[in-house]
Formats: sequence, C-alpha cells, structure tokens
Amino acid sequence: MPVRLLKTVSGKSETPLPSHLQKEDLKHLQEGFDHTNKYFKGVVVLSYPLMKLGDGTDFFKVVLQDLDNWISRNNSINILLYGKMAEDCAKVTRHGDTFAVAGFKVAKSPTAREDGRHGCHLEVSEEAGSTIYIYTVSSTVSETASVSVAPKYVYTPLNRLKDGTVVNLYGVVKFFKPPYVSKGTDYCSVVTLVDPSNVKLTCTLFNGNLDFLPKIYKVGDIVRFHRIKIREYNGQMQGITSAGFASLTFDGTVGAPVVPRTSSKVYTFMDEEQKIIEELRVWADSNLCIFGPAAKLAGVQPMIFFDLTCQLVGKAKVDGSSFLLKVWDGTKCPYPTWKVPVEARDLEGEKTLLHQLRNLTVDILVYDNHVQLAKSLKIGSFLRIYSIHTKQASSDKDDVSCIEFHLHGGTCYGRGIGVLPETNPDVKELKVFLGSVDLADSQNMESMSSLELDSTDLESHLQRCQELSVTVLTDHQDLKDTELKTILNSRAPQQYRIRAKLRTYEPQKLYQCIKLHCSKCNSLWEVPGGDDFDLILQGSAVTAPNLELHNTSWYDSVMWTTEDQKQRKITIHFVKHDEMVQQPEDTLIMIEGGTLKEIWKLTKRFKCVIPVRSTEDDLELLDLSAPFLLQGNIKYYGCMRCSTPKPIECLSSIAAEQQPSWEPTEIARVLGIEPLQYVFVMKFTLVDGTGTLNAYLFDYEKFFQIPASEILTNNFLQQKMQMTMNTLCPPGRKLDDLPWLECFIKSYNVRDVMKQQVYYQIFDTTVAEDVV
DNA sequence: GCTTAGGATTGG
Repeated sequence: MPVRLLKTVSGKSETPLPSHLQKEDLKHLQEGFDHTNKYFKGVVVLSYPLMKLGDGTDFFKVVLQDLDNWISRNNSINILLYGKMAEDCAKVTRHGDTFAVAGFKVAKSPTAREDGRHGCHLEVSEEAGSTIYIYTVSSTVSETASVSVAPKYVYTPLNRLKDGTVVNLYGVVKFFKPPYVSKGTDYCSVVTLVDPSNVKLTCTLFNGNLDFLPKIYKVGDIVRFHRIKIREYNGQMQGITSAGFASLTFDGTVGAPVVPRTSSKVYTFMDEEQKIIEELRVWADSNLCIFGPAAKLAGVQPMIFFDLTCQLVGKAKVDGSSFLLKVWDGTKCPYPTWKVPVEARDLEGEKTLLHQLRNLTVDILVYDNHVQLAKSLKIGSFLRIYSIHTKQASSDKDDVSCIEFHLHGGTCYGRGIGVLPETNPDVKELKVFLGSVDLADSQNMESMSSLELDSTDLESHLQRCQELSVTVLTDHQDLKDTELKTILNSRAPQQYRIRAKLRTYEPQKLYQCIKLHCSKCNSLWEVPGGDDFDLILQGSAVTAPNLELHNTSWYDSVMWTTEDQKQRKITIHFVKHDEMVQQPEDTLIMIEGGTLKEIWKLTKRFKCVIPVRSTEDDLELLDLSAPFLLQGNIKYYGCMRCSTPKPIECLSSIAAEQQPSWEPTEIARVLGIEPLQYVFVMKFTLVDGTGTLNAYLFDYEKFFQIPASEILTNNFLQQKMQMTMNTLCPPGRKLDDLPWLECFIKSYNVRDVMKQQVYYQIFDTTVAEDVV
C-alpha cells in the first residue's frame, strides 16, 4: 500500500516504519546519491490544490519541513506527487501531518530560487515504487483511512509534572516578566502559568533571540509550550527552556479569534488544540481574577504602579544609568507632569509632532537594565510599559508639585518594556483613538480647569476618597446598610442599601458599555459602527434621485453632481417653515447620495440631517440599522422590532407647526420610529468582606452625570468617565486601598430556559459631586 | 561556551 496512514498513540507511532528504512538527513538529499532504503521525514507546512497535468495525470504538491532540523533556515523541501498517490494523499493530508517519504527520486528544484526552499525536490509515485507514511494529527480522518488517530502531542497537566522530564503543556499566564536582557548571554522571560488543576508553574525561559521567547502581552494570555524541561527547585517544580523549546501564545479573551503568536513558521495546530484554548479561556474567565483595569494617562494618580499601552513619540539619553521615553496614549494626565530636562540635540523624534503633542506626552525615565532595551526602541512604535511608578515630587522652582513617571531598575512585578505589534488588538484600538484626538482640543485643554486638579489638593482628594463614599444615594438615605452575604442568601425581588468596594468592572473598554435600548420591547442593541453606516450610504447612493419629488410645498431641493470620477449625484432637501427656508441652525435637511463625511459636515451647520432615498412616489428613510436622524454629534437610531416607518411626507406636519422644535422624539413619532436610547450597561463586581456580588448598572445619565448619547463622540467626556472609573476602582491598588461605594441595589429574578437566576441592579445612585 | 534567573515594586 503506497500511502499508509499510521496510527499514533500518546505521541508515539504504534506502527513503526519497516526496519530496513533509515532516516535521511535534509542535507544529504542530493542528486546522484543513492537513496534506496532511506526515508525523509517532515511536517506538512503547505499543500497545494490537487491538479491535473497536461496528460491527465493527477499532481499534488506539498512542502515538508524537517522539524529535527528546525534551527537551520533552509529546512523545507518540495515534494511532488504524481498519479494515484497524488490523489490519495490530497484526500487525507492536513497541515501539521508528518510525512515519511520512501522510494523517492531527487531532482533539481526549478523553483528553489523563488521559494527559498531546498535546492532539490523529491518526486514520488506508485509507478516509481514510492511509499508515503502519514502520521496524521487530524482527529477526523476520513472513512477511507479506516484507522483511528490520536493527536501527536501529549500535554501534561500542571499537577502531573515530574522532576527531570521534558514535557508539553498548556497554561494561562498568571504572571510574566517581558523578555529582558539577562546578565548572561541571553534574553530572559519568567512566566508563571496556572491550569484547571489549580497548580502553578513558574518557568524561566532563555533565548539569545527575542523571537523565540513567548509573545505574552498581558496576564490572562494562554500559552502552549513544547519541550519544556521540568526541574525541582526549592521544593517546587520549575520549568526551564530545553533544546527545541517552542511556544505559541494566544489571546485569553473568551470569543477572540484563536490565532497563535509565534516566531516559528512551523507549528501544529488543529481543531483539538483550538478546543483546548477555548476551554482554558472559559476556565480562566470564571476561575481567575486577572483582568485588572487598564490604566490610561487620564486615570493615573500619584504613588501607584501601572501598565501603560502607548506610542513612543520621542527618546533621549539622560545619563549612563537612565534614559528618557516620551510617550502618549491620547488622553491627558489630570495632574501637572514632570518634564525631564535633556539637551535638545539628544532628543530623538519628530520635532513638530513633539511640539504638537507636548500637552499629551509624558516623560518616563527608565533606569539600569531597561536602558539598553529603551535605546533600541523605534520612534512611533507601540509599547506596553509594565509597572511604571508614579511619584509625587515638588520641583524647586515653585510650589507646584507634579507627577513623575519612573521605570525603576530590576524586573520585580514584571517591570519592563514590551513592544506590541501593529496587529495587537489593543494597538489597533489605540491607533483609532489616537487618530481621533483633536490636537487643537488638547492644546485648549490647558484651560479646562475643571479637569486640572490643583496639586496641593491632591493629598486631600485622595484621602477623601479613602474615607467617604465615592458614590452617593439620591434617595432612601434613611435605609440601613445590608451585608452582601445577607443579600446573596435572600430571595428576590428586594431592595437594599449597601456599602462595598468596586473590585472590578466590565467592560474595561468604556466605549463598549454604551448600548442602545428600546423602552418599548426592552431590547438592547449594539451601537452600529461608522463603517456600517457608510456601507448603507454607499448602497443607497445607487438609487437615482427622483426629480419628481424635488421642490414641494414644504421643502426646496438642490441637486448637483460631484466633480470626481464617480460623478455622484447629491440632493439636499431644505425643509421650509412659513414657506421660507430658515437659518441653517434652525433648519432640518434631508440628504440623498451623501457620504459619511459629507453628512457629518452638514450636521455641524444644520439643526437636523435625515438621510433619505427616493422611491417612485416618496422619499423614504434608509435601512433601520442606519440612523434615522443626526443632530449635533448624536446619531439617533430606531428599534428594528418596534418601528414601522412612514413616508417622509409625514414630517410636513411638524414643519407646519408654529415653531417647529425638531425634537428627536417628535420626529421619530411622526415617522413611525420607536427611538432607541443610549445607555451605559456595566457589570460591577462589588465586595464588602462578607461576599462578592455582581450588580448591573443600567444608566442613561444619572450615575455618571454624563449623557450616554454623547460619550461615543466626545473625547473629553470619555476621559472624564475614565477618570471617574479610575476613582471608583483605581488601577494598581490593593483591595484595602479601594474607596467605598454607597449604592442602592435591587434584586430581581430572571427565568432562563434551564433555571431561575437572581440578578442585581444599581439604581438611585450617583457619583459623588466632588469626585468628578 | 554551557550562564543567565529562580516573581514578590517604591532610587536616581
């Protein structure tokens, strides 16, 4: 049988290859050598579709990589299969399978120069007497194979590790030190893992090449280690790199795409492994408290340690043991920040940008072992700086004390600097945010005194947060506090007053907490993204404007064609009042064929903008996933379940009013739209020493004293909210140092398909006035 | 050439 699928059990082949066959090394594969009784073994890293050659012969090409030779650069080779063998193999081959090829012919590879693979390729066919043994990693082998197959690698749970063994394992990162320059010859990274066996394993990983160390960016990431050596150290198991160590790292977020981060071009990764990652994510999500608040510069306070995701704008040498990094994250630190004096000629970075961002960048002084890495950083790169220390210090000049940012020497608590790739989701998000920062705004921010805390008030402010509650009740003041334990043991529905600390909250990315709520059917909707709107606009621009609908008794119409290649037709209908077009700031306009950008521009000038399209006999609203109205910065949406849009004609009734106010609710009513309201929806994890309780915040405006409708389009309000959350739940603080919250909560029952559950909701509570 | 670090902040 020329193609044989071999059963593998516990990583070892149950069916050994015939004893006369000997393994051939990649470097011995040369034309003219005798390869009888030799086999070449490698992992399928690439396969091409099955093809038919000119003469009708089946042809299949795979690329094998020699894993035993994994350090060598040129370790892959093309295998060309012909005839029935091509057909058979194409059916069962999966990436990650191991091929042992015997009875091959070696020939010069005509594509070696282009593909960078081995100078020769191997040709195999039944006719030539070749045999291919496939060790498949697939768990769903087709029927024709008629063998059962186990995964190739065996993974050891962390509670089954034995001294002196080399194992493969999975784990959730509980702690890590980003790679740093060790005192020896290598980079070092220390990683502590946990898994569902609840055993911890600290691994010390070395490599001279940074790329070969796991690409861990945050606690909660999941890693797969291959060939890690286990040793006993101080009575505990310890992991250490051994020859051939390889790692994959995955985002630990439940539901995120399962894409491994790795430097190695070859790795096995199958459905089975995907399942393991997904299971570990779910386990970690409910068993580990690992997602601390992500700090922004807007949220820093004196005397904390925090991790910062930022972009490098400038750098400068300071002295032998310290180095300056100028970074920004788009938000403004609420306190005056320390500026490290450096010679202008020592400062690297784009001068104009450094000047433009001068109010948004902060100076971080890094010391000792971090200097070398800091020096090598590229301006513009995205960084995560771990365990920055903020210190309050008064400068000699005057009494103004400011915040200093230090990255002290050493690697305690994972202190260090990591470079994030552009593909990192946090970087992608940061880029969007940085792009949205209005630089003119940030310069004006100096005058926004409401945000600037006088540093002399700083201590008292912090102290106040410690003692008093950072939230206050707007009602029920006479009620006594109830312990969380009591609430958790009571039946719903009831109402309680509580005093608790906010241990964590979700979502951490605050813009994600904004949803759209229909008060009629009680449904919650995600806020559509700008791209969705753009797509709908593009789709509607295809409909030609109906000239018969232009210039009616209640609106005047203007149409023009764009001068670009697309020759788009744009129509604006100006709604009249008293047969006159009003001042732009009082006018409602309807637009056909406009782009997202054009519509935004128009909202700045006109009171209301309604995107419409023509039908045969009336103008109509676009799809309900597009806003039915734009007013100022706010997009108004209608409920897709409860709305029954009426013809635009109905708007004329408002236009005829004595003094049309163009209220969104009124516009919605006449157009048959059930308007959705913007709400904050958050989950607060509250603790009080007697228990932990998750309570939902469902708030239009009252709690934060910020309208939910304005958050998404207003950087300033976003920062204000971030600061509020940072006061309620300061990043980098121990539980003891968290402030108290006074809340009013109600419990209620929710019947699920399977069971009845009790939920809790915060209400009649607001953030204390002197906190924001 | 066979080590480096082995988690556990606060100085400049």
